[in-house]
Amino acid sequence: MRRSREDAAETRRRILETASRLFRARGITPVSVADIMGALGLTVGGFYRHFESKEALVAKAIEAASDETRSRYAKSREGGADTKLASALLDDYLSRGHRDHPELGCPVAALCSEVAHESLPTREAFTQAMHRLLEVIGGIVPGETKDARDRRLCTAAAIVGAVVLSRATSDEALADELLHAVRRGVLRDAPRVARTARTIRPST
Amino acid sequence: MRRSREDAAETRRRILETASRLFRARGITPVSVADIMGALGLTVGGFYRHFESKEALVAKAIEAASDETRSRYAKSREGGADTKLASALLDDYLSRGHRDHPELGCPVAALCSEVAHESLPTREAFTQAMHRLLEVIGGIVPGETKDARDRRLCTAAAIVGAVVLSRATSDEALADELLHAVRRGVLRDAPRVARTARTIRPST
DNA sequence: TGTACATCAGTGAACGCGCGTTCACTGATGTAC
DNA sequence: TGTACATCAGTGAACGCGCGTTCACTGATGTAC
Repeated sequence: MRRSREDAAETRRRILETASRLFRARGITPVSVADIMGALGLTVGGFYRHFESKEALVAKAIEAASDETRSRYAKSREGGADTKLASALLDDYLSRGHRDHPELGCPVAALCSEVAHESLPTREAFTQAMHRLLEVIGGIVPGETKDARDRRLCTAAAIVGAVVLSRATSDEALADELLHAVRRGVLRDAPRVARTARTIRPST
Repeated sequence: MRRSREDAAETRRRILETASRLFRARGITPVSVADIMGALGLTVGGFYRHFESKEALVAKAIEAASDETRSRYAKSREGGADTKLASALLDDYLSRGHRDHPELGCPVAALCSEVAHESLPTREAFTQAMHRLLEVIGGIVPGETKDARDRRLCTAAAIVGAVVLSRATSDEALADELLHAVRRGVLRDAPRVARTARTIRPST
């Protein structure tokens, strides 16, 4: 039976939220439309009142996850560069909590290797999520120089790599080591750029 | 009809090689047993003379890919740490060629986010591939100290992250930027550890 | 404000399809004598 | 070395199943008068 417009909008929102979490938790291909609708207590047919296809949903779900992640780190960009701030952001991103709960975490880390095989709209949504992650990292490594940009890209690659590999390995010790090593590595380099690069580092 | 033992061993080898390439190129779930056997001009039924299940194949295919990758970088470990060597290894790993041909490249970069949802044997094979990648990186950042180990882990996370994100994004400029930024970043830090760590760096 | 009707959110069964796996079968290979 | 027979690599059809998507249907919601 028909529901009110508010109900319908709420259903669409819940489909998106659930899909976004299931995709991050279990990957895109292994999650079916029936899985998503079933998790909401709804039947599959209704899905197509809200989205054109599963593929269309995937792009929107990545967008939703990216919004969520950006909001969580939003305050990180308020105060500008700061060692304490950098530490807090990295403590969160490189935490066991983030590693063990991909469904609530960064979609870039959750979906990176799968997304390469997805449709263009999906890869575009993923790219936007990457740009936002780089903005968040701007809270650790600010600046408009080419060197600062380079370091933001390195930091992004390193923290995403650390979380992804930490999730993939069956070696728990290695998983923890990766998170800690990259946390230390970024903290070692980042503030040097933000505040003391010209004084400590010699020529490079 | 029956084939000779040599033929059978060769068929098994070819299944493994083809699977290893198809998984790296398109991911694990999207590649079917029929895809693999079809690529060899064989029919599906025969597959089960060689492997117990698709799942069993996946673990072996990752192992095979890891062997292949280690061989390619084998010479990198012969000469010990060296800036020129580091540069050559990174030139290869962080090249457009590697990014655009995952089927011939590192299985760690190709399968990292998918593997988190696979069976334990698969994750164990993946973990072994990670250990081997760290050994290869030992050619850039050698040493038994905790600091050297940390830097190897950071380097692994960064180069895997760079390749994976470079493949995932639809933004070609960003894709190239990532490879170059991480290449420069690793080269900037690595030789310092390998040869000049104690003289340049102050306390850390 | 009340009524008649169009709209459409969600149902549930069905569609064609590809999946991983099984199995009876084939005939060349390998082995025992 | 030659023969009889067991083995088993590979075939091709079939299995049950879950997939994404479609569709006739339902009845509450929204709208026009």
